[in-house]
Amino acid sequence: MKKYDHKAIEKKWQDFWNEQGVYKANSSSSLPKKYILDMFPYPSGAGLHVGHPKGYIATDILSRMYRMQGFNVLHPMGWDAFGLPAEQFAIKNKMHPSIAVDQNVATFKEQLSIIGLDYDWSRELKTTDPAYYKWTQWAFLQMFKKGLAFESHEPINWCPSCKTGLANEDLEDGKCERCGSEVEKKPLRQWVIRITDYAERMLADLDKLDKWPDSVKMSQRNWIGKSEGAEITFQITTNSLLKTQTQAQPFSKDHSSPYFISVFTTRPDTLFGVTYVVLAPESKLVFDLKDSIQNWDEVKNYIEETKKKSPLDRQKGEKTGVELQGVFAVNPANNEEVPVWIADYVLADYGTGAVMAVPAHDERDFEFAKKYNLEIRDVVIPSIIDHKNSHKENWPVVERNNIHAVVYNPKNDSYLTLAWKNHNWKTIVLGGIDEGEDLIAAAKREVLEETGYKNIEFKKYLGSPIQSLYSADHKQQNRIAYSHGLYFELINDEQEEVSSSEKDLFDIVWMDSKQFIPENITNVELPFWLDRIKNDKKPFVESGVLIDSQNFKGLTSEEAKAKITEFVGGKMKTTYKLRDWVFSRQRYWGEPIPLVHAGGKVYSIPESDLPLKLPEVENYEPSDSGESPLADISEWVNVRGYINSLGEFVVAGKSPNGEEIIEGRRETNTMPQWAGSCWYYLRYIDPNNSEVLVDRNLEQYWQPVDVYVGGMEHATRHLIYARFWHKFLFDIGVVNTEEPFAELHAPGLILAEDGRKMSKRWGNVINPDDMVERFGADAFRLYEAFMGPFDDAIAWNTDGLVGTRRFVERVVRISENLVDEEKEILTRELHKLIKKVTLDIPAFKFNTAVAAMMTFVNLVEKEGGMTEQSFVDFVKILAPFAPHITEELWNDFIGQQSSIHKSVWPEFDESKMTQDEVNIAVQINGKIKGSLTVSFGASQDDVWQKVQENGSIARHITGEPKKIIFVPNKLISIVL
RNA sequence: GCCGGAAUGGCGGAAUUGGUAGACGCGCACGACUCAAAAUCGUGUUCCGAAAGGAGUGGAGGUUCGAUUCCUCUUUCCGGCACCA
Repeated sequence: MKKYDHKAIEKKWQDFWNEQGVYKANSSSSLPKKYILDMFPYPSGAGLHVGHPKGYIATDILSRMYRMQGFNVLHPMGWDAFGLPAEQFAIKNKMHPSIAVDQNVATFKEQLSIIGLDYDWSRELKTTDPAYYKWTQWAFLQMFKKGLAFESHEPINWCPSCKTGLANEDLEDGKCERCGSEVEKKPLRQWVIRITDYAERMLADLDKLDKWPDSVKMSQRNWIGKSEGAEITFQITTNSLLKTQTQAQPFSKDHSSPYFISVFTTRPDTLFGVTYVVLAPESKLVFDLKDSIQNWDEVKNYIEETKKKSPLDRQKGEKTGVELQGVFAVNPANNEEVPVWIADYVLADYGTGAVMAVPAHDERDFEFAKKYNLEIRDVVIPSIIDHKNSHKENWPVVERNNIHAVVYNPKNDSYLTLAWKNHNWKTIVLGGIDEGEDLIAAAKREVLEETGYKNIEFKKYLGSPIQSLYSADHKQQNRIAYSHGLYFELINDEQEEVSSSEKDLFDIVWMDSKQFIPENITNVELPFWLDRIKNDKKPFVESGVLIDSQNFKGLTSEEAKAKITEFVGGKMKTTYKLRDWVFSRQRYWGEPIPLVHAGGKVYSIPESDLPLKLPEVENYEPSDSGESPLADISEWVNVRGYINSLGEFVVAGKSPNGEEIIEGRRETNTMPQWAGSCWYYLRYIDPNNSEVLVDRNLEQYWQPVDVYVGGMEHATRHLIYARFWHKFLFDIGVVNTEEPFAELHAPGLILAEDGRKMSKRWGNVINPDDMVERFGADAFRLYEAFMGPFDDAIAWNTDGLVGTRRFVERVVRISENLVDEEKEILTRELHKLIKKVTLDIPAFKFNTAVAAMMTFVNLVEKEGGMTEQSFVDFVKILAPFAPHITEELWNDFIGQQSSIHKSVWPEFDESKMTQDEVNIAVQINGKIKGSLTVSFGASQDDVWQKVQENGSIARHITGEPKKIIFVPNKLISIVL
């Protein structure tokens, strides 16, 4: 090869690959398959920046290696082209969105092709193609028929700028993810998919996805947000004593009046600590109770104010609320009447839209109770097992009520402790409570009896008691103690004589405050006392044991949950944060929803009428009315037809069997952008099938996707929707698999050279075309693979491309200086290299694979060149990374006729990796003092002999070794 | 606040059953080539020190003959979720 002219080489081979169809997947092959998939892009007008190809290059490398290893590889690409940006682009440039999409697709495709990616373009698809969205509509109809898609009028998130409703998943910090406007809640007729029916399966099946990153699985778990608890009903009493039944439901759901409140709680064990009940301000129950609410004006006012706030405002700032005066809820556990409030911290659309408030054991209730001076009642206390003095078998269990007196001497900053003589104990003053004695009296008495101090001043109670389980060795008892902490300060040193029996037991020690820490004190309660001396009361939100809960006293939280729920006639219930999928958008550029409204009912259109094509319109502008632009096209919207025997609305002028011809109106909402991407990976398998969504046998062969690569930003949305859609298709027998994507990788972001995100706004965007132009596609690809770990965010550095460009040139230089015989070390290193590259690629460790190849090339130059035979193997393993230059070397220089990318991947031979001599480290007292070259597999004695013979190392050895640690072929460590 | 992840030279990073920290690349310095520059090639490059030697993987402890790797505590940064009862 004369000169490395990357432009000529790249164009030549890209054309060759296209003509030869090198990358076409075979639909009828008996070979094992690999399905390698990129998340298909949204072809925006801006084109690609250098961050985008990172994932594409990774799948390209992977699929090229698998192809050479003899797999039938499917590596397709397509376009996710419905959605707002294309529509906005079209509005701005006064062109049809489909034309804008085609232009952008052409740009993207050109950008991808110059990088030399190995897509099978014969399977290219586009979500906006009617032949494609026919099947998106088809799947929706199946959901509709199964009752999974339903019409709703609930208020939803509405973006006033994009003028469309949004799903929960489309929000970012309560704002529209696309334009950043604050969303409003707006009641709107819409289509919703009952995705929550699949919540449990989507959650459970995450456990099977062992090749997904934990972070993505975590996000999904978080998003699904399963919580198990109980639904408990509180009867309402009012001053008019009207008592009947209903449930507090999210406000727009109809229910007949009066009057119960049903709450959802994960902590039924705290039921005895309920001091008030809170309804969401939207609760319809409030209006039902209007006549009983004495401060109705105030309440109504609050509800109005809340409505005006954006969802984001409601989250920010202090909690607010209003009491419904004259209305009470009856705690079913103890029949106590507690006040009822409405407050904006209670969400209408989660659980039952009402909560029982237990301020002692819930942060939010606590904050609210503090603000409005509501009662805080402790019913769960910490329970500690003293592991150093744990319960002994067969000893009797004795329950005790104790006081713990923490006595502080402010004069010398110390605490009063007892050092026990016959036990290894250091304790604070503690003891029992006598009949009729209050806690302070008991504590003062114990301090006096045990230490003689007469003048101590009570400062404060240290909160609720603490349960501890320990063994009292001196009494041979297992104790369950309830200890009440009290805090005192010493007024003066005046002391009484302590009785001799007490004196024999312990010494009195004033312990410096720095020493007064849990490690030095036997009482396991001490961390709590110290915390409560210093800090204000906080809610105890963990599990513990129950107090002040009638018969349930002493049970653990876990035991009490089911028992209390049962006792009050509640039922255990599971709730999810995941909401049903708001599936309609009030915009033009989306898949039409293939339904017809007629006579107050909704009908599917026949499947044979699919695709229902998007009509041409004059104006794509959205309206404020919550109607899509489609509503204005009366010739499309208004239809006449009849209901066939399947209950479908057939658009027709006459009916075949005398069915009545009726007027209908098409659904004018369109589907969200996410619809088309829910199943595109199935269509690549069988892209031109007009009979079914995907041929079942082909699906069986190709599914699941073996490796799926795409951005973390889709961790919850796309990957939730697609998993749901796939499971639905499984349920109706379209696919054989329950999960679509076996392995998932998310490329780390490539930041701009200034460390910020690449953005037009910052003017720091780097274009891949320029890089390919300057350095060549191969150097560009190598750099993206080499720059760092695949998942990490890394700043771009154009200078770095110089390194990979030099590397490619060195490879060319080596090809010009092949030798007849190479040094043994090169053969050995080549086999190690083949092994490393073969293992690194599927592990997505492209950076270390490239580094190893660079190291090898350095070595070849140093060792005077390699043989043609070795060079061929080297070029093959480089081929997935640098497909153009390797093809050139393979064909022009080596003289092959076919593509290197169809050649056979080299095998590595372990037996060729063995070496005669190894370098082993010598440590003396744990410090490296030098290294020795010894024969491979040398024994400890041999090595020790050599160490002693080596002057510069031996001089560190003074005296006889106590111990020698020997790791064969690695190191010898001498301990003196 | 909760849940994840990370922290190593001037920079990106490498190092897995705990065994010679800094591979590879960038940058930098010096040298070769050149009238000169660029490009290219070669040599060197963790820090302190002339050297011997010593220190060193965010910080503090611990386990070990030996710790970037394991344990405890802690700081900072990034990501996700966030009034979800």
